[in-house]
Amino acid sequence: MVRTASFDRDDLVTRARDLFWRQGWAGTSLKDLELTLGVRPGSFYAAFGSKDALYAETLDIYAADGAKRLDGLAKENGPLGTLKAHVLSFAGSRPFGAAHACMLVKTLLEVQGRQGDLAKQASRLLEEMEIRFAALFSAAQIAGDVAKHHDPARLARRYQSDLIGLRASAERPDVDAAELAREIAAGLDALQN
Amino acid sequence: MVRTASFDRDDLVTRARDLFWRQGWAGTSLKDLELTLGVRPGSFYAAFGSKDALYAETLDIYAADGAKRLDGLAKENGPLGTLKAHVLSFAGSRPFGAAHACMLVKTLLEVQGRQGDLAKQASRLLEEMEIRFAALFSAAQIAGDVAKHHDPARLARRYQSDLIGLRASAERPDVDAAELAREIAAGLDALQN
DNA sequence: GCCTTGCTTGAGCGATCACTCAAGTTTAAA
DNA sequence: TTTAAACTTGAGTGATCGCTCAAGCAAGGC
Repeated sequence: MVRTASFDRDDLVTRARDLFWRQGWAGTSLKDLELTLGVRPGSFYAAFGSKDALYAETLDIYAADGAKRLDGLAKENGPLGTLKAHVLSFAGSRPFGAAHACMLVKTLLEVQGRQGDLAKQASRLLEEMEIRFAALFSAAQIAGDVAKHHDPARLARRYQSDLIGLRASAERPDVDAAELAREIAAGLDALQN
Repeated sequence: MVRTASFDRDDLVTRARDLFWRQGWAGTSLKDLELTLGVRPGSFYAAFGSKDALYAETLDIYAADGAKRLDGLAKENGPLGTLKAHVLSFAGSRPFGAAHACMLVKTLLEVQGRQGDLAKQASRLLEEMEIRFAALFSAAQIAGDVAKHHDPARLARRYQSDLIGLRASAERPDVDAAELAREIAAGLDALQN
């Protein structure tokens, strides 16, 4: 190799993720990406292949970051505490100017029926996240924080649905997301009986 | 007037709503609208002004239809029964090939920050729907189905959030929306104490 | 120094975007 | 039957879409 790329590819993917997250698939043009990433068309296509391919990559790192965040919380909390902390983490102000709503959900809702592959990918990643939630609920049962008669998979599905509702609601200017998050977290405590 | 339009304007707006609902704002081109509505560009702009203006109209009729549906349920049910029936109505198969997810939410998530006016309109319409929910919760308190210590506005906000989560989840191919809807409806019964 | 390799550049591709408007057609009143 | 008002038509506007590629340039090996 005689010449290396002048940019940090991972950094570019992260910046692209934030742009896609905020503006959506169709709402983000190549011009937007070129300006945000500081890259000319030729380099863009050499590095990422296509807009679709880059979007798919950003979905993957988005989901991986989410999983990492959950793992981080799990180190400082018990299983139910992790789930509660995760909900409450969506109560504050939004970081990086990124959107509150889940990027996977935004993707799913936007591209359903048009970009089938992206929709399937988003569904799959949501499913994977739900499996992590189910594992935490299962661990919470063993720890005695959740009554045995509950089905962890069902709890995880409901929890995921609650998160989706919370995070979408947080995009509304007149909704107190923190209050909503506290209510959902309080609901988790009620699973003990 | 010497010549009347050859189409039923209301019918066109309804068809446009279903198209926008499914494909979103950016995902629906004027070509799509022309094909679906059977109208040439000239007539389109004479009748609706612009793509934005038509979208705004479809949001309004979407919200009005939702309110009408709720009123219909209220004629056959008590206040809490209406809220339960409303949740459960999103459990079945989707009509007209329309999307399960709420069009107001899809709009809000898609156009946040780009089409400020449409986002504000969607927020406002969601707020109006929430006020109707709050009125039903308030009536349910008077009827004795909901304990007095609950705040109807908070219940309505949570209910709205649950609905958003349910309807977005229903877009996922691997989610049993009916089960989720029954759980949410069951949660409403728990408000008696 | 030169050569080779490979990233960067940016003009420009055809297609599509939302939209316009002059010309043609239809209708009801006169 | 004529006339004028209103609707329909569709070619065409400039802008932007995602994307390509030939030419230019930078950096190790020799």
